[in-house]
Amino acid sequence: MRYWLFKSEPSTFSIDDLQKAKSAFWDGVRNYQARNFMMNDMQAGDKILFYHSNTTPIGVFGTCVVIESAQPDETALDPKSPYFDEKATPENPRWFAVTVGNAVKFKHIVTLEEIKTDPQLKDMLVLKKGQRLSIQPVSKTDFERIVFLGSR
DNA sequence: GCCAACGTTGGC
DNA sequence: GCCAACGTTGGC
Repeated sequence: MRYWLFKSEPSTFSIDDLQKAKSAFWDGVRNYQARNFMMNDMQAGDKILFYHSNTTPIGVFGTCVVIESAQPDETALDPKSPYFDEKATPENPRWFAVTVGNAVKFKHIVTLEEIKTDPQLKDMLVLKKGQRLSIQPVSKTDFERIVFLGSR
C-alpha cells in the first residue's frame, strides 16, 4: 500500500467533481515522472491526498483511492483532445493513467500554509521549491498526519 | 549529446 | 498577471 498526492486545479477538476462522478480516469498527465508513478508504482487500494492548486485556498481538500491500476490514456490518440500527442499510437500509447474514486472531503481544509507551519510535515515534497510534479509520493506518516489535521 | 529557446506549472 | 523553476524540443 502506497500513499500519493494528486494536484488538480479545481477550475478543471475538483474534489467535488470527483464525488459527483464517483470515479474518474486521471487522464491528461503529460509528464514522464508522474506517468511512471501511475504506471509502475500504483495499485488499486493506494490512498491519495487530493490537492487543489492555483486557487484560494491552496491545500489538501480530502482523500481518494486508486480503484484501477494504469491503463492507456486514449486522449493522447484523439486529435480533438487538448491532451492529444501526435507521437502516441495504439501500439505504443505512450501515456497511461489510473482510475480514482471514493472521494472523501475533509472537515477542515489542510491549507498549504498549515502544511508549511507544521514541523512534522517539513519533508513533504509539495513544500520543495520548484516542485511542480502533479503526482507525488507521500510517506505513510505524512499521509496520516494530513488526515488527522483534516478531520479535526 | 549539448544547450538555447520555448512552453508550462503553480505560488504569490 | 508575474515570474522562477523546470521539462521538452530541436538544431547543430
